[in-house]
Amino acid sequence: MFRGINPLSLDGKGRLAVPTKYRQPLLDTAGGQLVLTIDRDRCLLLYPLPVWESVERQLIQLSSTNSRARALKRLLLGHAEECALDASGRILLPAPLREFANLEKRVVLVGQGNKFEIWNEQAWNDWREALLKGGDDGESLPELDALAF
Amino acid sequence: MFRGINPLSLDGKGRLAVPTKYRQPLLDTAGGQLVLTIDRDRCLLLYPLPVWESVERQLIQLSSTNSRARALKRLLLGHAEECALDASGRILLPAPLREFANLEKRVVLVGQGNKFEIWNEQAWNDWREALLKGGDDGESLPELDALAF
DNA sequence: TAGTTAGTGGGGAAAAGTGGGGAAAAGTGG
DNA sequence: CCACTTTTCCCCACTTTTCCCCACTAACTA
Repeated sequence: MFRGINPLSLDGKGRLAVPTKYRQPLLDTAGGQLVLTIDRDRCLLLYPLPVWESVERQLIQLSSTNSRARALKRLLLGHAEECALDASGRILLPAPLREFANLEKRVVLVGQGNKFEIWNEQAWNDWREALLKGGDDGESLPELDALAF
Repeated sequence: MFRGINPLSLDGKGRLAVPTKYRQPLLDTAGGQLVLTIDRDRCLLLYPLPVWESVERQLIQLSSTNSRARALKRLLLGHAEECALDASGRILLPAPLREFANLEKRVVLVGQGNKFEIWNEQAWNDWREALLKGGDDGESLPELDALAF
């Protein structure tokens, strides 16, 4: 299960060095095969290939007449790129995806259970501050209000 | 069950020495494996690994399309770092988490039942004073009004 | 008062993150 | 189809962080 926040630098060639603690799990579960795609919040999502494949199956089954479903499919499926850990544990982020998420030098890799998110460091901090200041402003969700942790 | 308030110092490398009274319980229940994450009130939460894992299971099941649920997952899961008691009973607080909670030298470790909270000492005192002065200003909750203690 | 235990501080080896040279592969244009 | 440019990837070197270990001081106990 992937967790935690990792501040990292992209090198001049747009590569991201995956922190060592995640490498072995990624090799074990996916042979180092990964899939990158985009998220609505202008970050990238990084899945181990087998996990992505199950997400993909769900997406494909979504309605083709509902416009929100079509939009979601275009975003996720349409931007998905396969990539692999190289010999030194890095992945090359394709230029179009890098541009989409405004990734230049400082980025954060955020563990989210079965996947990672990759954010521009500044954008991540801004998002977090806005959330903490702004308080509750999303849709309601009953399970959320019942949560104790 | 963890209780009580413990004023402590971080050393120059950002390490926190867990008070001796908690060490054996932590070794017994979690093999010294702990998880640190952040809280909305700008403090850190420290869980024994097994306790955290049950929190995590709840989080993972939350919707990925609901924005409040995504936000909560990002905060809690996204900042969760596994760490272990070292040979001298200390844990290293990762720099990003230290920055988030403004932890430099003086901190307090507060027992909260199944977990701990770690506060900047000043922030803790201020928060408590503000609460005592300010009175009631949070959301309502039926169970709360029925509480006898 | 002496001995023991807890909290604090820091040196130094090992590991992880960062940066870039250069060969191989892929893409582009004539 | 070939030549040229760009991108990808392997490798090595440098810097920073992490972690193991030991030492010092303050407090409590006997």
